[in-house]
Amino acid sequence: MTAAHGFEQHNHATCIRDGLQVAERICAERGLQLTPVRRRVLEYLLGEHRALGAYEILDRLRGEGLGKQPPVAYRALDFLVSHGFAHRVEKLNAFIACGLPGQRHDPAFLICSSCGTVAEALSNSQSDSLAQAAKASGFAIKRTVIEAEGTCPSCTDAEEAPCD
Amino acid sequence: MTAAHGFEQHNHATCIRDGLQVAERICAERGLQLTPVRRRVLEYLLGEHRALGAYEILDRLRGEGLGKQPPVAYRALDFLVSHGFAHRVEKLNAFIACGLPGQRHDPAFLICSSCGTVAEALSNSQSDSLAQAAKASGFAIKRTVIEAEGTCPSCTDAEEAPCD
DNA sequence: ATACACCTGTTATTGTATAACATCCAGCTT
DNA sequence: AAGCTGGATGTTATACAATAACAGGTGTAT
Repeated sequence: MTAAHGFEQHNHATCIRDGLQVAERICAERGLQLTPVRRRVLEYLLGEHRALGAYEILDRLRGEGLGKQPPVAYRALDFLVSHGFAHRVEKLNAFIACGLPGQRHDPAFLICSSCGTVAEALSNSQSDSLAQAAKASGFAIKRTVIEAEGTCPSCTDAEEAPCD
Repeated sequence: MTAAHGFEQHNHATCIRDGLQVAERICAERGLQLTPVRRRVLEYLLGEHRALGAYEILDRLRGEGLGKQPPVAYRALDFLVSHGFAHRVEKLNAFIACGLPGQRHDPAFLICSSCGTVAEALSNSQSDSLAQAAKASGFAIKRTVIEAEGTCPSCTDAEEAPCD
């Protein structure tokens, strides 16, 4: 994976197709059920390089007759997150497809507050100051939340453009 | 500041007294008003090395007749956070007193999921992998969220105790 | 006296999340 | 075949988090 997939130009159709394919393979391997609701929610997430709120997802499910009540969306999201197909972005109380599905890893996110794009990067938890502090105080880390809010390259360029 | 204040044994009374004193001095210097509500909320936060939710704070304010409605608590918290006397812990949707009041810094938190204690450490945003990824992709960071969930030294000891 | 900035009070609403219980179905057991 | 079981889904109700919008109050400066 590149440093922070999401900002570069890319053929977006492959994001969805490949992501779905990988998820199907992994579910088959592990005996997990990628049911219609779960599959559809994963497609929503793969379709955007931004985080979707649970209620935005619920609205889409409603539109397709796949569910009406909040627990439907939250259950699908729980499944996707707990099996490594999606992440929760704490800063946004929202969810995004994982860029490294099925592999246990600590994600880091770069969140553009201008256009809403969220890019996933890999955190190197062991070398970071957080891990240093934990080690120094005898704290055993289970999970890390590493997120940055700021401005992505495109929006920076747009701001700096001489004529607007 | 130590690596992660909050886990060690300490005379807790001084946390509150010193924190309040520093806040008063800073407010005086900067012409900020540490009103009764704001002061009291800061005392609540200083009184615990864990994060308090806005509604838990509101309940306490209600108990003292200092406010009845959510905006009262949120305004006080906004004041404390925006002037560097408290932080928001994104993972918990809750608030904690700042360990380095009045100084602009990027906090990092170690959250014990067993006892709820939250320790503040300093993140070294520049050297961390997040900053590396941002630099590599041309992303300009405005604010970072660095939090770890895990088990604090005391709870680790308790789990490992041979007789329970 | 009045204008302004700032703090507080209140109503109403929106957004996020989960507890608890009912139902359904596929696959296995007896 | 009947029954059990685990996992998935359906539904109601509620709790927790946050803010918009407007009203009122208090101090200071001009």
